[in-house]
Amino acid sequence: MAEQVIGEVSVPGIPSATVARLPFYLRALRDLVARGVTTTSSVELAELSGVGPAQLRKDLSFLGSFGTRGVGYDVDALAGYIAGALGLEDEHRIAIVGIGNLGHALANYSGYEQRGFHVAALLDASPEVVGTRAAGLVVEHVDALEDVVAREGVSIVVLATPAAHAQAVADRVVAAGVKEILNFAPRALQVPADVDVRGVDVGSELQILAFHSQARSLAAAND
Amino acid sequence: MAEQVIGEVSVPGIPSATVARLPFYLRALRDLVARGVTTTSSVELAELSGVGPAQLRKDLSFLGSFGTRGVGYDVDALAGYIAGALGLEDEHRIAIVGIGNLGHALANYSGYEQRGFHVAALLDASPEVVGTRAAGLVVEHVDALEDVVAREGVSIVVLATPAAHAQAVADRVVAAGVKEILNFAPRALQVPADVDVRGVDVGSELQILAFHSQARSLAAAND
DNA sequence: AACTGTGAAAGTGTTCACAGCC
DNA sequence: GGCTGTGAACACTTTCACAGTT
Repeated sequence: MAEQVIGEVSVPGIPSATVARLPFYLRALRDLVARGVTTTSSVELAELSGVGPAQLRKDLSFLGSFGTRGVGYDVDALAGYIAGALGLEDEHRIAIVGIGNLGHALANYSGYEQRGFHVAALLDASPEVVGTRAAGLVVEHVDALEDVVAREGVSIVVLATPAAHAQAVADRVVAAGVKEILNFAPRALQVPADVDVRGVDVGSELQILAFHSQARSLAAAND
Repeated sequence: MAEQVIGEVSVPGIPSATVARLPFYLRALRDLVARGVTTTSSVELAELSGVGPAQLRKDLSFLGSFGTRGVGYDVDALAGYIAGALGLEDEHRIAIVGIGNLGHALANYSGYEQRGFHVAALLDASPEVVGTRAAGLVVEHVDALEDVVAREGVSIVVLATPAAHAQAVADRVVAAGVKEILNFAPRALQVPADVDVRGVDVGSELQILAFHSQARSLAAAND
């Protein structure tokens, strides 16, 4: 395990499984803050986050040492450390491409600002949608993607286009210099190795649940 | 590795990492079908699915042996085997709870039927929403949840309620006998061990991307 | 010659259990 | 006494490399 800075951003050497759980911890901590709780333990925080206490402690140990033995963690301070580790200090500017049903819902999702994100632009290819307003923004034409990315300083693009257009849009997004993509289109995107893509696919999630549902029935039948 | 049936549902002994990728393979195979391709290789299918060829072959080996050495895989047949393994043979009936922006988008998501799912009911707590129509269904009151689950034979519930209500709704969903939940509310749900929950949280995904974005900047600064 | 299927190796991730500190 | 932080054990996943088959 490489470098470790205390309190400030640490960075390399944080396992990606740990990174994927930090948002859960942060969410739980912010709930505790909202409820006025000032101190917590690995058992309580783990329960709220849906993981085991050992896992939580191990995860935090990759970021540094934030608790007090025999006592627990300061809720506010720990939330700050995790937010720092996630890079939520600086604001991240987002563009959403594809303002259909889902894009609309994503645009109106509240809680971006609170989490350090700012929706800076909405883009669509359809003349019927371009020019309409959503979430306080005027939808621009996707042809202007490169300009919009530069003008707004977009660092993350959310793709909510139809599957058929997703790859073509992704290519342009990458060409425009964006390195972080959140893809809602049901397609595996082909991108250079230095670009991060995270995919969210409702259909896939349902299919995984269907598998477990079936496994359950079969197990029951074998009695 | 335990039991293995060929072509028919196999079941236990399939690693969950493999199960989570089967939907990608199925998606890619259906694209190939649509394009009229009848035979494929592990290299091609892996590329379309966004994984490595060795991983694909290993994954398929848990389900059985479906290819021909020196030749490749029959696209149609393989799609059928995977669909069978995922339990998409029988139709899964879904209820969506929380018909706000996101619930609306989820209700209108096309492609449920094609993937073996049927949206059987929409539920909401708000009097303003109950009684309205969406996706060809009349929104019912969430108080009738238990009745609706029984009446419609719901096996999967999609939760798109505000975070504050998610746990209470989940408790009732579980009490009604549903074992599979897809949770879009930004909350870790507390459920019995025999209930499967999969969570999708846009905020968390963005935070993970933000982390990578920051890691990139820091790496660049260290030169 | 081409491409699958799979043991074995390497790599990651999780859990345990306890030493260390308050 | 209570709770964190962590090496060491264990479990799971991925990748490699090649034997087996058409």
